[in-house]
Amino acid sequence: MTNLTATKLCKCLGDDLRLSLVCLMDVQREICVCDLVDALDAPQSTISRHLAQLRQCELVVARRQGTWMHYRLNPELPEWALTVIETLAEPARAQLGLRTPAPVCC
Amino acid sequence: MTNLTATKLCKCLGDDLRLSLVCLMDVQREICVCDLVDALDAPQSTISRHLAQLRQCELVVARRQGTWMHYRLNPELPEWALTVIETLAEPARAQLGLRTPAPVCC
DNA sequence: CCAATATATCCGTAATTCCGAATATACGAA
DNA sequence: TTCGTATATTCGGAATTACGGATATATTGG
Repeated sequence: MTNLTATKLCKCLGDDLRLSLVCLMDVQREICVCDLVDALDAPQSTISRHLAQLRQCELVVARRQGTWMHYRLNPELPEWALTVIETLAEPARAQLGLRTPAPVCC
Repeated sequence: MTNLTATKLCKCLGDDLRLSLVCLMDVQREICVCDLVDALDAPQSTISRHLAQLRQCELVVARRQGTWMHYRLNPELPEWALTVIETLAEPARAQLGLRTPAPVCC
């Protein structure tokens, strides 16, 4: 269980970049930062900052493997949060023009 | 069909007051502004401003009846948007401490 | 220890969002 | 008309959030 609230979840998802990050983690079970930077072209510091925010809201968790960090949706996400994410995934992909990225690194 | 995007929906719902408004419209099929002002104690101008934002995103529609305005969820909302709202309704009510209001006016 | 790579954090600035009192508008009744 | 009620909009300032270059940290390999 997390202490995620409905408002916090929506705030997290209410930004193109963060929504993209979450969508990418929803398809790829686990994805590392370099692939995220590669997929969404935005400066690395920007991506990292948004990831930190998602971590802080407990929407995602990170696992270190050597120098790489692998991110994925928090497996302890409450049902409703997961439902929201899955429901938004498709329209979001269309809206954001997300290509499902072939893993580059790792 | 609306031109609502996933990001826009989440931005709308990512605010305590707006989320409350949407939740109230989700239970009560239709609700007028005075009841909303009564239920969520916030200045009338604040409520009206947030309602305008919800209208502009096409999340809700308004119907005038005399001096009163009745708001309800936009019946043309895409499936996914409605699913998100219904999914969030319960956790949101808990989080926000929403009492289901007895209609006061009208 | 040093260099290289991957990622995170800092920090000053720009942009966005939010607030609520004041004011405007819309409507019904007299 | 004019008044009263309901709601909307305006507007200036406060607060929050976003940005990204520069820098710090962590880890591996040599």
